[in-house]
Amino acid sequence: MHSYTEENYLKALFNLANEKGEVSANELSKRLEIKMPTVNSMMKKLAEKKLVHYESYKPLRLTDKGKKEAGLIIRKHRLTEMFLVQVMEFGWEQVHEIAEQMEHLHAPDFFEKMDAMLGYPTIDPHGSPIPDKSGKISWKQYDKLSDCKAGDTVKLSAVINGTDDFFKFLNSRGLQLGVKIKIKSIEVFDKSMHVSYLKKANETLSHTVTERLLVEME
Amino acid sequence: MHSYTEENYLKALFNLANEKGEVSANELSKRLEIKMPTVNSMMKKLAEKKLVHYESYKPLRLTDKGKKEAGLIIRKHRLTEMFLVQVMEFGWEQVHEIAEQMEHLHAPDFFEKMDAMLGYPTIDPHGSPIPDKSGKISWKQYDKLSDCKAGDTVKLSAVINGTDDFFKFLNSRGLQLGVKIKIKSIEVFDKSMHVSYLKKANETLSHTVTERLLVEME
DNA sequence: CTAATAAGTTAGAATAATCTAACAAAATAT
DNA sequence: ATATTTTGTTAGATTATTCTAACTTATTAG
Repeated sequence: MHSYTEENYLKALFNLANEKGEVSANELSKRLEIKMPTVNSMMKKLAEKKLVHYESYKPLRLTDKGKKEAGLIIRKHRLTEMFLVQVMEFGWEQVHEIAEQMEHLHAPDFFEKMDAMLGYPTIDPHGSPIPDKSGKISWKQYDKLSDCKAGDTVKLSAVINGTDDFFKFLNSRGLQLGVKIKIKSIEVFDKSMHVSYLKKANETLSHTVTERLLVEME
Repeated sequence: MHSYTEENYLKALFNLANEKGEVSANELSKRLEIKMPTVNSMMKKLAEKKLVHYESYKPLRLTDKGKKEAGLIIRKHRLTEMFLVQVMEFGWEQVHEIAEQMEHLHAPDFFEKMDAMLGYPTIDPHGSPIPDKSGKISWKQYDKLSDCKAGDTVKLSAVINGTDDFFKFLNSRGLQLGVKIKIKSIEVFDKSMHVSYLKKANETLSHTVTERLLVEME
């Protein structure tokens, strides 16, 4: 297995690559707050382990193996955050620090149990995807419906915090994945939305609902 | 703060001291599966930090500071075990490995939340006391079930000598912490007990079992 | 297109935690 | 009470992760 330290390099590489495409040693150094020569030698070490493609003076890239390992760490991080918020009732602002440590636990049963307790979520409440058990991630860009504006037409693509009650509510309104929703207007005082979809010309969705619906812009 | 490694030495010292009084470097070395010279230099280091009293060729002793630090680590370990069993529904035999890692997390809020969710327990699923927030242990006095008499109603509070097999046995009989047990009668010749608990009206527990179950009188 | 700046590399040292080999002290066994 | 065994210590090496200083390559700004 990989050390705590190596795991942090992998995760940082993965995140930087998703934020900006190519990753330079300098960016990685700044992100980790570790000096360049240290980063440099760690890159050579990770290249030995076939986790990183390393060539002098070229940008850094994770190998497929490296991406998988990083994905699995991020999976543990995001499952932990979900668990802390939904099961232990922490606030979202409190969970990052704890997850930052728990992502390094080697405890498959523990994370599987979390996953089950959470109903096998695929995105976290910020809309970030949770990598699957093979470390793969779907990097679709979702917006919360609540962040859209009047006039937008969007496709319902995912649901945050899918409790049974919430799914029953969605079913009763005919809101299924893939439904096209047109935003007619938004109330200022409570942010509720007047929308149309399918054969319904004018339905009202509260902010509580719209911020749990993830959509893709048309 | 202390390193993961230092914490493991403190914990081992604490546990050995509670098992056998004085602790020799040799015992510590065997317990941790770390060679003597390594243990020796770590003891000097911990002595520098005022966590251990170290004198050449004398037994090892934790300082009060060392006892407190060790107690807090063990607190985290036992709260974690409790949480895994009661909230996440793990079996008693599954939780040690996970707790072994989680005891090193630096996350006060996390453990306080656990503590609250568990109702501030003072004893863990293996029957060991949970140190309080200052690292101190209160040695509450439990009775062995085998020392109770017919007619008593008691609450199962802890388990002595909890091997995997024993936990499996208890699980299979539905004997979990907190269960109320009524003693219907006791066989004279082999001291086995006829008891009722939950929906079971007449179960028989051998003396081998009853002397490992710690209970509180109602 | 050079000169200056930024980024990347190499070399060498420091710290933490581990080891083996060799030696010293304490405990034990005859 | 002395020889043997066990336990404890010292010395020196090894690996992982980090650093600073010095040097090289690449990029950018006149």
